[in-house]
Amino acid sequence: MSEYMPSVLERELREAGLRVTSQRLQVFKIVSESDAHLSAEDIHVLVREQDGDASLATVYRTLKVLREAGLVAPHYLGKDHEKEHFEPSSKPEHFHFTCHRCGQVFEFETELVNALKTRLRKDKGWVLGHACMCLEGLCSDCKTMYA
Amino acid sequence: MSEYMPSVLERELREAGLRVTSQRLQVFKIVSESDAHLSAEDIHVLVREQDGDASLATVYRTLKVLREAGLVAPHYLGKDHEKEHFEPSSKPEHFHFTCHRCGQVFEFETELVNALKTRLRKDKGWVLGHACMCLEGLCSDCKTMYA
DNA sequence: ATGTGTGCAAACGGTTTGCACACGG
DNA sequence: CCGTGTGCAAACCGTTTGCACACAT
Repeated sequence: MSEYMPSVLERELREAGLRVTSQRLQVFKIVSESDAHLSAEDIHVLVREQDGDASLATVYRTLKVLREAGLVAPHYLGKDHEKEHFEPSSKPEHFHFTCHRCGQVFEFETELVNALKTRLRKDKGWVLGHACMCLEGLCSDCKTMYA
Repeated sequence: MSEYMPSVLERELREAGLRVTSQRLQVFKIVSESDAHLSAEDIHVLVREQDGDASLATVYRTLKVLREAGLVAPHYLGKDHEKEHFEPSSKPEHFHFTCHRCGQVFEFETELVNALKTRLRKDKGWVLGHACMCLEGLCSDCKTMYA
């Protein structure tokens, strides 16, 4: 559960040159400890449940600052690209698959995206940065229930 | 330019079971004839420039209906996933690369996404549907200007 | 003490919707 | 004529921002 001691997160914030506030610590802690893909709203709800006092605006401001410091990373899931979802950026590169039916989000890794980047660099001369890839469909459980 | 006669588009709408109105024809024509990646706003502007009378709300409603009929397809570009951009769905599967610096959008095709889908189907048992992939970075022109 | 973070509420941009009217079939 | 499409304005949702106050350094 609490593999991240407050002091560890606190140090990470300090090292990133950020001021440490209870709100920032709590938002960072929630994102760091969660296995889910939390939206700003989700985080705000969790903050309140844990008796925190960060407003929704502060959650957004904190996420912006943490993102710029490279501590958390936003992702888009499935076809629904309306909201951003956050994960600690310490996670290795991975992508997301969303099941249409049960809504579950699965993570997977692949080297094919890097292969694609390499090829495009050679063929087109582009410098490739961030790659966003979201897949959707039916997970194995839902597939059988549908058939 | 006008490789799509009004009557062809009209027939496509009819075959999709849609009522034909001047607004629908014009929106469909604009998306079909454009090589760009038009947002709803872009389309609305073009409608007015061509003396059409579709309101922005109607553009949105029309895009929804055309999408459901499988006549146009929405895409997300670059990291900016806030807006949808539309293309005729008759175009073969392709993906987009956006240059950070000049903002230009480049299209490319690749079989690697299908390879990935096949692998995930085998490894995870998922049924893969639509794949969204947007790349970003520097195009070859901007790369050299930066260096 | 100074400058940065915060809460609140209002603004924002892209999109959707309720309503009364217009028009396609 | 009936049912669906339309314009308008208001609502919506996720996100940002202006302001006065609170707090970290």
